[in-house]
Amino acid sequence: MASTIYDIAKKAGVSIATVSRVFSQSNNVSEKTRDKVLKIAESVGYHPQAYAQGLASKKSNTIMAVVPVMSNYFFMEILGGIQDKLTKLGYELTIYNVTGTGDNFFQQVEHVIRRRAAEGYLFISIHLNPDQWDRLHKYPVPITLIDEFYEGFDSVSVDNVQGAYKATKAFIDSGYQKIGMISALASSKPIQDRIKGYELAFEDSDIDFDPSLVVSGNTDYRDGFTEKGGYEAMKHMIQEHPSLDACFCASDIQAVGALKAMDDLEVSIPLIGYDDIEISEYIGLSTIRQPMRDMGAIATQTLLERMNDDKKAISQTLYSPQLILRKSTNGILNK
Amino acid sequence: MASTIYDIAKKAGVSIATVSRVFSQSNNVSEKTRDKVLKIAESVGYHPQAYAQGLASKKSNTIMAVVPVMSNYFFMEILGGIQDKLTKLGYELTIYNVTGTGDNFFQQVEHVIRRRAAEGYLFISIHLNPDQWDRLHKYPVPITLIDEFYEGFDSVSVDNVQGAYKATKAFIDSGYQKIGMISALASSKPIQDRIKGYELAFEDSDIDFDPSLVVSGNTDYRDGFTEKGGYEAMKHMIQEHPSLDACFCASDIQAVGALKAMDDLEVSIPLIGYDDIEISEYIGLSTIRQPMRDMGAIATQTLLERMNDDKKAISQTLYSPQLILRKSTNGILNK
DNA sequence: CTGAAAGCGCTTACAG
DNA sequence: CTGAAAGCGCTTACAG
Repeated sequence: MASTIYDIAKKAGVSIATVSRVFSQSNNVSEKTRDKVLKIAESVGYHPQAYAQGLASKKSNTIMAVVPVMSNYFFMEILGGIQDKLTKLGYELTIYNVTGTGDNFFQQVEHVIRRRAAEGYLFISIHLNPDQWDRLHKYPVPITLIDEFYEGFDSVSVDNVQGAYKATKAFIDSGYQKIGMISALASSKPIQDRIKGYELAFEDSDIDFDPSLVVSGNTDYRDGFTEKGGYEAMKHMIQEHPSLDACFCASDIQAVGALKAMDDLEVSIPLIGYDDIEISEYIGLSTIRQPMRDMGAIATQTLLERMNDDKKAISQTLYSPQLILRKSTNGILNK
Repeated sequence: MASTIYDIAKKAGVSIATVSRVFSQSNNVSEKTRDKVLKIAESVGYHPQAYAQGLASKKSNTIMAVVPVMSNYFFMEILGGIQDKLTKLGYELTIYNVTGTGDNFFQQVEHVIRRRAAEGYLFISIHLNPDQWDRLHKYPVPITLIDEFYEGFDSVSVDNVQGAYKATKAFIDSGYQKIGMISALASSKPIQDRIKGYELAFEDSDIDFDPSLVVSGNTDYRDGFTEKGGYEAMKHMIQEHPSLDACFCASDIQAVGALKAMDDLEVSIPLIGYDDIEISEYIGLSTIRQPMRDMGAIATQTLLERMNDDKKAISQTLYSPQLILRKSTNGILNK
């Protein structure tokens, strides 16, 4: 049923090499021959098969984004930035969702780059330990990290310590003392950094750090970066610390849950989220902005340059996140 | 640098067939041989190459989701459902983002299935005209449609006419008359159906239909299914129709924008959205629920069955959407 | 349980 | 501009 290059060649009375050339945009084909081949190909719905092309040419024209969980606003925005860039450059994007946990997680990551299904890889929020990174280093495959960095890899990330610091310090500078933090999975690297920044702000201000003010909800699903996780955490926090007077939240999506918890419990304290996802502007959520689309675009650019020159100097781009003030901190921080 | 099956075979002192069998989970290999091969493969980081396997076996173990735009909450949820199902079954998911517009859009769709990079395809919100569907029908490729249906294709969709009808009728039954609708790109099929349901509710209640009450914001980006689109539409609507007393919104994400517009203009009328994305519960948005994750899972199931039996009867699953009442219609519709 | 060999559908020097 | 031929790295009857 499905026709091959041989069928087209026979019908057109040319060699398979010629048919191949027509489809590979080679200009070493006469106008006349090209038209004939194209017409026949069109009539039978022929198009070169991806796998055969990939094997023979050793090029797939594909770059692969490797992400730990699907359906996450942060990834969605980054993927949007990647897609915009890639489309312009004629590359195809494949998205690989690593579903494993623990050791299996790394095995999946390693597996996917070994299979050589793409010419280059964008790792989004893939956090590994040094042994694992070193091991990945052995593979002669272009990889650019997003939201992570490690010696020897190109990367594009945001300073999480600084982001959390800015949010917390803003509260402190406005006179707040009892500032909670809604956290998520403790082993998550961005969380560790954000907790570090949060702590640092207290240290710099000579305020004692109270670990019981860092709380998270259930972390089983999406590492706790969910509305529900924020809701649970805020509820818990208010019950344990009725005198809480401000709160920093590890993600905007958790902040959405936290806002509802406050509403349900009829308390109202200033809140700062993290990410600046699109809805934040509309619900008036103050937040620490990460330039997600830009990060996707820059990382893509970096990867393509690496693919063209494997001895280019390693580039590590580190963004400074920005504090955006809106209604959720109104009348307090805004002036 | 990268080793092949030949290298492994030579080092292990076996034939390439044996190495291949070790990796294809065939059990026709002695324990001893398998261990030896695996050890050597591990030491050099060998893994069969996807393209060579795909070509030789004519199987890619991959299914492809074809989506029109990246970064859309509706797709994200559906993809989540697909991913959950697929992971259990050992298939890989590739996501293809159709970026073209107009004729080019269909060409991209056709192109992607011709390349045979996957064993089966899930088309999410891919809306074509009859000629185009018929043309796609010629290809001997398993395809399941999500959020669309067409004669001869397996599909999983939701009754958009009914959804819009339910929302509008609920308003009418509560005594509202001047009910606006926030729409999006007029040529979008779900929008056409939702407008139809909206109209139908008026007809059934013998109320005159006022087309000027159907408004949309800018539709350039994501067909207008954006916070901004909803914001603009609501602002416009309130200005043109100060006596508006309720509003149905074509998506929750637009409703988020609409809520802000109401807030900015200091008006407050009941609002019903569409989709029931995760945040809706937390911001108290009444909505028409589409079972997005379920749709993804069921469609995946359907596709896999089709892949195993190409003469199975066509299945067209049509969900009835459900009205969910929350704070945005409080005290009015809730009892 | 194992190997030799043909084949999957392309690309790409090489020669003309 | 075009063709013959080798090769890409696997899988899979077939035979033993």
